[in-house]
Amino acid sequence: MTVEEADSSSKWSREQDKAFENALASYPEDFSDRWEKIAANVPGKTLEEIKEHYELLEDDVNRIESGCVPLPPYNSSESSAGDEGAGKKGSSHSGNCNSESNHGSKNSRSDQERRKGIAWTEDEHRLFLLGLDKYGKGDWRSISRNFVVTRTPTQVASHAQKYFIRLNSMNKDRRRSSIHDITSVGNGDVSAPQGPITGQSNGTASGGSAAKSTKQPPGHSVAPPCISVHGVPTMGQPIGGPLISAVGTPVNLPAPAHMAYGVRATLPGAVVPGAPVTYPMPHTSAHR
DNA sequence: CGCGTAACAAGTTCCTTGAC
DNA sequence: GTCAAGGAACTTGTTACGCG
Repeated sequence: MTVEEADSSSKWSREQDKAFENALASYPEDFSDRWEKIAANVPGKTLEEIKEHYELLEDDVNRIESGCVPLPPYNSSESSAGDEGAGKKGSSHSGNCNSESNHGSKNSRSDQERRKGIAWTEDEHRLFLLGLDKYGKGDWRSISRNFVVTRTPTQVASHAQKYFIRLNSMNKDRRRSSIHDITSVGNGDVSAPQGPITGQSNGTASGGSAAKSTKQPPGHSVAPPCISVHGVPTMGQPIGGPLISAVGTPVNLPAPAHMAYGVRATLPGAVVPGAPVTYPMPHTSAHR
């Protein structure tokens, strides 16, 4: 099946997509009545549509695993993080990461000051989500090996910890946007190439910027986010509809033509093209 | 040995206050 | 009314510890 099909049969709104992702994470594969539960959590979608959507997602994962979808040269030492990934804060880190190198060696913190964290890029986070869908919560090792190859299981676990905490506190009053807001790989908007999108650095990617657009130069205008980076437009899909799947997204991979998952679909109501998801709160207090 | 959780530290962002 | 500086708050990544 192709995305076109799914797409034509039913459009997935961003919210539905997100709900789908969340539900997916909430109900593991062995969960009885899993699909019913998920369907119940995704307004406007039938059980069949849900399953169909999942198949698309799974298909992507398989492609990734089978190597059909070349992963970014992350782990090859400095690749992402070191390269562009180090948007700013990560900058200093000697690129390569921790990935595994110095992990085992516990240099006393005094000895080598605490390593600065290397912000997760949106791509990494998406891969993480993919892995989460595939292996489920807990199998960080597999996720690390097969998806987020640039991160060690420990790092993945840590990231997951923050991620879930974030999810659980989703309704807090005012919070800043963060990479964890991306709950679906399909949210496409990878505005910032591979830079650390951790909400902090270049707010461009995350809602943050959106909220405080004032200080931030009209970021997107600069460079068509995805396009330049992923060559998205090519994704071979009629990016006409809302981004489709939760997972199959361009995760910065030269996705095969079939991967119709539009990276960033035309967001109807989207306020900020580059901002993935924003909680329902941003502007509130920020009167200024 | 691997996973989950908590604590710690660093960096970024937002808000408030003061001066011009 | 606008701009700048300072401080507080928040987010995130790493490390350490305990448990199965």
